[in-house]
Amino acid sequence: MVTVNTGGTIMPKFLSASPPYHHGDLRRALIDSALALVTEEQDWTFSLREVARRAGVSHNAPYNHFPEKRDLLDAVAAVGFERLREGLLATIAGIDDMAAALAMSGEAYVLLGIGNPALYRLMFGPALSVSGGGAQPMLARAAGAEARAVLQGIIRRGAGAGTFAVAAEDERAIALATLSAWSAVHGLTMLIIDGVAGPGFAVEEMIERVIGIEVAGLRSFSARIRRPIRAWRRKGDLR
Amino acid sequence: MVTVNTGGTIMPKFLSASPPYHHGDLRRALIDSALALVTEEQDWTFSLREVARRAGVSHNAPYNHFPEKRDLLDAVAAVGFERLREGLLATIAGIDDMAAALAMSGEAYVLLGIGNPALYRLMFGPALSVSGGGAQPMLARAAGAEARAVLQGIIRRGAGAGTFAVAAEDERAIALATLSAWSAVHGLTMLIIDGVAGPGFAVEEMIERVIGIEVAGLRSFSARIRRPIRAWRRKGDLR
DNA sequence: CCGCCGGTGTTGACAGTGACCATATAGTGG
DNA sequence: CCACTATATGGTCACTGTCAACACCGGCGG
Repeated sequence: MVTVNTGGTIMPKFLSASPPYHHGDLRRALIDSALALVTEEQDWTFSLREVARRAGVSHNAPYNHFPEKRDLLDAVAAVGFERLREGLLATIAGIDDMAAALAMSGEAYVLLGIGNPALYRLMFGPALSVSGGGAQPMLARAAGAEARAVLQGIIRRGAGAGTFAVAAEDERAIALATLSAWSAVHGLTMLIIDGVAGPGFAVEEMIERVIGIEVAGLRSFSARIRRPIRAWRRKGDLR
Repeated sequence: MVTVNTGGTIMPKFLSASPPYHHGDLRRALIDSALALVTEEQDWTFSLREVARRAGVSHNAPYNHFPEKRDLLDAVAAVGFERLREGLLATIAGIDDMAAALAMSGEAYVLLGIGNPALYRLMFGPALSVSGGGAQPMLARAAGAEARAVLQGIIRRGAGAGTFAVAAEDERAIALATLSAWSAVHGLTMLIIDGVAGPGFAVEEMIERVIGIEVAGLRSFSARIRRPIRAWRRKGDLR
């Protein structure tokens, strides 16, 4: 469990990555300020100096806690993933039918995402994450894995109960089914945020239909229907 | 059909948005340079001055063709969508089974996307596109709609042939089914680009499974299986 | 044929930025 | 009590996006 902890209260020193000296807890103050800026301006092109200004410190103070601006954004993204995870967990609490849980959590996922578009965008790729040469967004990566685990848990339980056409003991199959569900909700969220989904459809309508098709696919998907793309291919390989 | 036209040859003057005067065709040269920079650096934080340098003009020349840097990026994104559209069309040419066409085009979509991650990212949201206050990325938006139309055509034909469980005469249902397919491939592409899909899975494996589930969902989805999220909901609304 | 004119490219300038350096300060361990 | 080190500060640099004023040049009306 990754703890970025942007909550309001002061934590015990031994839990804080960098104990408060002069400012109190500048690291958290910076994350809070940056998060507020992302939310207000719906953008993360604000300057690091602006963040410092908001936190009431000099323009160079942030560099004591974050080597680069990228690292601060990474921490903000991690907070976003933690909130997402908590939202998902709260939504599925007490639901036993895993198809229902998947549908509900999927809806919550999309609603949480479009509730703060810039933050959601920031969570995925403060830069070209994967092969970005230098430092990677480790915090966001870890927090994202935690959020993903919620979805994976639903799929796993649903596989065990026979709700989804996935072999319960095959962890790879479960991971792939999770990827499928995540792709659906992530893609839908992004398309809505980008304003290319619809227009002319209510958000609820789009969510319901996309998730409905996804659940139907997970239920019916099996060796019976599954036909590799390979079998459909007629000409040579692409490219 | 939107024509951004970054092809190499010189076009007749009456087709060019801004006929060549001093430079030849600076507008296209700028787009080409920017596209090359996006591809090389896998990032679009390069400076407008760098683009101008590459095109061999002064640092302010670009402003005669693009009011802001954002507008140049918009044009680059539009080129990306045109390439995507052409790739999809080439892939499905001659395929009659619309399930196969959807699977093949979906595979091509993802491969094209991850083939140039930064460009794909740029295509969706040079900034927070929709409510970004000022000017919108009109070129990319239009070109994106053209690419989307390819997918929609597949769904429509498949609905007509009874391949997909969608009423062929219901354009809204077709649009929503298209949204579902688009969400799946878009989401998968983004997750792979971000490096959060997998790891431990081959790209082909992920594509095959995600698209397989999507196709299965589109085939089986119907009033029989479709159960509104509303019906699953027990507690009050989210949030 | 000429001179004007507007689209095109250039030079110069400005405020603001990310990142580095040396320096000051304030808790902490010895 | 004192050094030590993490923390914060001010100064600086190259660079950026954008604006304004100026130079170029090809097509147009006369």
